[in-house]
Amino acid sequence: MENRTKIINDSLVRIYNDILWIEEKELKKSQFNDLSIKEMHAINAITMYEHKTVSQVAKELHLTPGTLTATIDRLTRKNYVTRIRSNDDRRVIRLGLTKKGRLMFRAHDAFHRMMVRNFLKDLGQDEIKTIEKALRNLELFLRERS
Amino acid sequence: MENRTKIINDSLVRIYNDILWIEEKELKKSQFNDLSIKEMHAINAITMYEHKTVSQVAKELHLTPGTLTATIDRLTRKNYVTRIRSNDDRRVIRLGLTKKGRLMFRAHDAFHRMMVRNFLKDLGQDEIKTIEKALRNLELFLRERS
DNA sequence: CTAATATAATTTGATTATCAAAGTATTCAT
DNA sequence: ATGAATACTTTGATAATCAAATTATATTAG
Repeated sequence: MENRTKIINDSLVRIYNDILWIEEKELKKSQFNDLSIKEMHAINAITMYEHKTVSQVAKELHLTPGTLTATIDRLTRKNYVTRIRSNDDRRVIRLGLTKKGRLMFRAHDAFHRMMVRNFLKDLGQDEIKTIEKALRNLELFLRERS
Repeated sequence: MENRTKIINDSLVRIYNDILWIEEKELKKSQFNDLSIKEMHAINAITMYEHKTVSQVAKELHLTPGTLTATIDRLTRKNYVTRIRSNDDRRVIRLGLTKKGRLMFRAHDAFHRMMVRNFLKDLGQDEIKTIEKALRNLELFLRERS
């Protein structure tokens, strides 16, 4: 049983290392090769139309606001992201994607969907329920430690 | 079904973001708080007694040798890692952990084991087989794209 | 057996990524 | 109205990263 734990752990670590790297490679080959992988993930956290605030996105990505400001500066310069000063509260910046940003978002999203479909390949309904249960377990464990 | 894909994808993305951050927090609270999370993962890729070469470890972590050299410099300075010049081939550096490095390795490994045990909590034998199948699916998908 | 070629690691120079702490503008609470 | 709180940006420092050049050693072709 401990042995099985180790095998599953090693598999998870490999998956963890490989995903970022493969995403990076696909990115470099694409029309969006002026972006780093971190910039891409910022775009994906910003999302298409939610107009989240800087603090919200920083929190989701576990970055300090200062770090995110720097990333947004670059993404604005490269024309993926726009800053929208809120009218309710003029301290707040809401974030939006440009047309180019939305294109990027959809491309990355498509990759993720494909990855998940492959993850679940050849699994039946009950088996998918098992996966969902395990993911809930893990999220609960992680939340306990937050 | 597409909706389910999205829910699972979002869960995976949250897990992905949270794991690094929680590992980082635990690290900061521990006796090894002079390490960054990347340095910790380098230590874990070096492993206890395999004496891997710089190129080998760089490849596993998908880093250029130059990047790893810089990390090893810091880890050597902080007394976690040792460089061992190979006698077979004097171009090669083999990497080892100091006593402190091995202590760190074991601590991180323990965290991972706990995480996996929680991931598999309350799952039966068949359910664990399902998880293993899904992870194999994912590794295969990732390997196809390497 | 040497000369060209290849390989392993390091160095260099540039850019991005990151944080903590200080600063600026705005809002909230009393 | 003013003192505290909040949202974001700036600043200064360091880590993380790469591509390309360099150094030292090995391998191979002639």
